[in-house]
Amino acid sequence: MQTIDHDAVAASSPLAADAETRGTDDHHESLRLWLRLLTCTQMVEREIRARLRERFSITLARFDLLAQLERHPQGLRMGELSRRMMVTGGNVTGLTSELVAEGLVDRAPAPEDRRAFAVRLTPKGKAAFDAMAAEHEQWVIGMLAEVSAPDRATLYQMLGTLKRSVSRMQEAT
Amino acid sequence: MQTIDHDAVAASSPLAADAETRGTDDHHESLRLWLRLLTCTQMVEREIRARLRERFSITLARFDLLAQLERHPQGLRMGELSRRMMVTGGNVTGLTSELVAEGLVDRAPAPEDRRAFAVRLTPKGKAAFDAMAAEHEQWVIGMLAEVSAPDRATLYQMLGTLKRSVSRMQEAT
DNA sequence: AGAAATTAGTTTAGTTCTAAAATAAACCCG
DNA sequence: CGGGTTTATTTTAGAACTAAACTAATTTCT
Repeated sequence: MQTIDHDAVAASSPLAADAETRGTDDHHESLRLWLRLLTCTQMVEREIRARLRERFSITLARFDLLAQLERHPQGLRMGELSRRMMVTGGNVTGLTSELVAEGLVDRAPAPEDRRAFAVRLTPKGKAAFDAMAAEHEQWVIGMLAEVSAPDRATLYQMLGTLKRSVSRMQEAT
Repeated sequence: MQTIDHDAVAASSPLAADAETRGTDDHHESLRLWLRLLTCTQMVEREIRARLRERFSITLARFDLLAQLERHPQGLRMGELSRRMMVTGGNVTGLTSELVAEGLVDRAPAPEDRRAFAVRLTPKGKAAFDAMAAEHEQWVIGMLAEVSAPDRATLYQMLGTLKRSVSRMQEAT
């Protein structure tokens, strides 16, 4: 796949930095950081998508859905899946139907709410996911291998701050 | 928009950590880091996409294409755009055609290679982009505001390492 | 209780992107 | 030179996602 990044928008100021724009100059820093973040994510995501497809003929979205269910053996509702996966409800409907058809998940009416469903992994789905997840984790470990363990910890922590920062701005809208 | 993340795959080990898996135990760390990276990027990307649409009726891909051209006033070829934007050539063809139709970019035959084109911003495109870029940058600054400047610098540097790490693994395939 | 509002999920129509095949020009090399 | 290969772009078919409208069940309010 491609490896050239596109840290380009950062150069897009109407004017070059001069004495007057000094104060806001470090702001390009935010832009560059965002573009680098985007590039990193796209690179990893693309690689994982490609490998999931060629190795297991599964899409990232379906894998993600299985991962959510693996973490919640008691079952999740469609809406919960939608929120956690950050995709629309319509998308979850489609993904779930396919996975049900393949026998990997099970969609049972929720006992307490006749509008809702409890979606769970079937034993077959659990087994399939476990096999995929093990390989998937090795891919990720490999891709991040050159980042030292302490740096990974630092990154994790700082991205946590970033996540909260974005959340707060969204609330403020 | 949604704010719940999906750091879920991290819990997907076939077996819980025990004495034997101790050595690889810290690996979940990589998985968690990747999922957090993905969540952060998706949150920012979604927000920017939504704002570009409602504020300027433009997609992120088109904005990105303009950004690439703004950085290269001498013009870029379609293939260059494809590589830098990390999208397929077919996509670039479509995006460029639309932007040409809107008068924002200009696609002229390359003098030295009759197969190729030099794509550039028109003055109108440059003006439109400058206006959008200024606002766009403020959005990004706002979203990252709660990350301190030193932390942003650290993140930038570490993500650079991460990028190289992923690149090297891709080559090794 | 019963109308209005909310919530859960599905459907529909349309957008955006990709992968792979097709086209066409340029390069390479015996 | 001329056949085979590579490179640049476009076309085609289709996958994956979204937004918005819809159906149906639940909750709320008076």
